[in-house]
Amino acid sequence: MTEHDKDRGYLGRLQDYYADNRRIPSYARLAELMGFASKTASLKLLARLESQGFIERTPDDDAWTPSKRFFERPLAEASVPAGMPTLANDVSGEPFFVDDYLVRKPSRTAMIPVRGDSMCDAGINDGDVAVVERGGAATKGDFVVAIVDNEFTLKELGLERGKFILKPHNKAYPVIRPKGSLEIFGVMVGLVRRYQKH
Amino acid sequence: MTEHDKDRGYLGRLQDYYADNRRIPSYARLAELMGFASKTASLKLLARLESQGFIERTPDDDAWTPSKRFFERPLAEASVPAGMPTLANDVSGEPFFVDDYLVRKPSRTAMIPVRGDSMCDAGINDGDVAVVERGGAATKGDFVVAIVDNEFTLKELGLERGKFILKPHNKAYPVIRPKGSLEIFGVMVGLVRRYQKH
DNA sequence: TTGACAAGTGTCCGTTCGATCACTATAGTT
DNA sequence: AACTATAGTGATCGAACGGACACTTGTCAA
Repeated sequence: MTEHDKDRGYLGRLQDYYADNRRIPSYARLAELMGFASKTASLKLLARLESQGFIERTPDDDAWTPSKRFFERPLAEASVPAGMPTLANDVSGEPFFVDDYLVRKPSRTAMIPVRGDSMCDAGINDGDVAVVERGGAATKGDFVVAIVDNEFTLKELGLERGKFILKPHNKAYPVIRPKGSLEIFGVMVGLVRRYQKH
Repeated sequence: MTEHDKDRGYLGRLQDYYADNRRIPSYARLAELMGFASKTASLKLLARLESQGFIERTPDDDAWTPSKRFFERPLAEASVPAGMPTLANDVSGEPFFVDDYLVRKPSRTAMIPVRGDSMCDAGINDGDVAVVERGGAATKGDFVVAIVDNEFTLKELGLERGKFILKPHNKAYPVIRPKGSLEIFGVMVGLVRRYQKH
């Protein structure tokens, strides 16, 4: 509750260590880092940091892992010129790994370039890259990558009289009503676009 | 050297585990994950993955940590070969790193959430995340994040009678003609969108 | 058929880890 | 001054860990 000032210093050193090793150290090494003579001091420090929301346990309860607050930066964010509007102060300082943001099941995720403008009304342009997760259940309303005539097609999955259809998001294109079964490669879970070519 | 196919499967499961736990598991837990009956199998598997460049040791040599290749995603080839559109996750040509694809200068790159629909005709929707590079020179035609009335605004940078203007990509919005100087935060170099919420 | 190599098993050992306990030192309250 | 809460010490213990070794199994090329 007191949030001792000392803990701020400890947290700083822990953040530095994490930046290098991407890992919360063991109690012994943490004591070494902080200058503690006893591992118990490390134990209690981490318990304090947890109650303050800086770290948390792994889902498997095997180890410590940083939580959102761990990546907060002190308000002086990157020498902001006066009159600066509220930057994305909600996310400020947190390292933003795009990959992590988009990919939840790495082993089932594929990147598929988008060609054509059949989905441009949904904000999906030619040249974009779709993040597609395979194996999941696709439901009505999802954007899916289907296999039609041996080609990938990105469309919205719709339902019409109990049958699946593929709806483009561009009035110039027709709705696709597969005759037989519809083979769905995966569900679109994200999108990546690059503006200035390298 | 052989790069057994099995290792691909193992790697996939390890990647999934890492996505959840942000941690390479211990040998025992890894064996449990993979179905090994012996820790030594885990040991050798990680050694193989290291030699293939997927993981490496921590600077302190305390633990395993993923290296760059660990985050490469399969990229489907633009032209899908006839027959079955292969998983493409095998030897799908070039590896695809999401972060590398979007971020060229990490220290000068910020991720800014997009609000509103003033750019929806350019395929930029509410809730998207803009990848913005600061410090670069902005030229006519670029999408820029400008500061107007102490707020971030994402617009196309235009020129009109020698003065900069900000053009929305939505007919419902007016062109912005700054009276004084125009403060530009950065140039939009990419876009990230997520479809299914966590 | 044989031989070589690599994946995987089973077992062992010294070390480190996390957790717990009793104790000390320091600062703030009343 | 006495009380109290808390950062930090020091020692102990069982469990888990990493690392090593000999062994078995399967695959592929000579």
